[in-house]
Amino acid sequence: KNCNFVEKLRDLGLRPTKQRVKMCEVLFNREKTFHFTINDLVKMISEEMNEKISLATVYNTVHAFEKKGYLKEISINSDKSYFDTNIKSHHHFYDEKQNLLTDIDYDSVELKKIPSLPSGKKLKNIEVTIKVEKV
Amino acid sequence: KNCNFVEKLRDLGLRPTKQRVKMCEVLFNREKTFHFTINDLVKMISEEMNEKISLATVYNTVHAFEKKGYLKEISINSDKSYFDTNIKSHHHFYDEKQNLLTDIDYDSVELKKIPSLPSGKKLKNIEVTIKVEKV
DNA sequence: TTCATTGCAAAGCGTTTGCACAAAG
DNA sequence: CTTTGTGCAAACGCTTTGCAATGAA
Repeated sequence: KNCNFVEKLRDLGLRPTKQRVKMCEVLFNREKTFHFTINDLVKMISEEMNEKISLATVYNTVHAFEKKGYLKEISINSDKSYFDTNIKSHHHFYDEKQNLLTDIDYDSVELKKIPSLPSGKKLKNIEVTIKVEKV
Repeated sequence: KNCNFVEKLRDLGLRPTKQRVKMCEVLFNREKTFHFTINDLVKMISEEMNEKISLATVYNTVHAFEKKGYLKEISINSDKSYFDTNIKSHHHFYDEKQNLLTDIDYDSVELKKIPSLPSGKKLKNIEVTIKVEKV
């Protein structure tokens, strides 16, 4: 199972270091999509996996993964950056007070009408955020 | 015309100081909605209006205006906070590369289908971001 | 006089960077 | 041996805070 990650990393042109493999295990050995901050990741690796990893390395590698399309940054307003293992286009439920984000499948939302684009622009992607709060 | 702002500020329970009135003039004496950062505002007041104002005061007052519902923070990912004089619910075109945000009227977007909400939550608001890029 | 507000400088906090050392190929 | 990656500490940029001086009521 580590072997997969070693090859995966190589395919991306990244040397499969111990730290990167650990990061892959934490991030990609799961069924459900996963939302996290850099700090979450450092804690999970250093505390739960009892492995030493530096902040700088996690920043470097998360950005490398992002650039290669293995992770994507979540577009919400926050003092920190959040990343998502779900790299497909999708939407979100968002509870601002609880700072809780849940994925919505892309096809669960359909738009009936959108305005015409500004001239000289083409559509890239549509993101719907359904803001919710506790009843 | 300043007089309006003086009263408006008083209504909000805020003392109409010179700095706050200046801020109101810059922000609310305009037809179109206005997107800005704290720094934009400091620059506009100190350079264009040639009036001295401190960063701390602008932070304080923008947050006071926000709390009172006179401004709202824009929900985009950025290293800085953006604020909006358009306090109505509305949507956005967003060009990430150019960091350019344009308002879309709330009624210009219609949704045909949305998923059922997570249990224990009620709908607060839906925000659609149409990401665009240069052709 | 009393209390809110201003403005400076310092502190905070997430993120980035420079660089010496270590590891991979 | 060459190249890439790691990790520390310092630097950075935006934001917040503490506090003495100022201004409003």
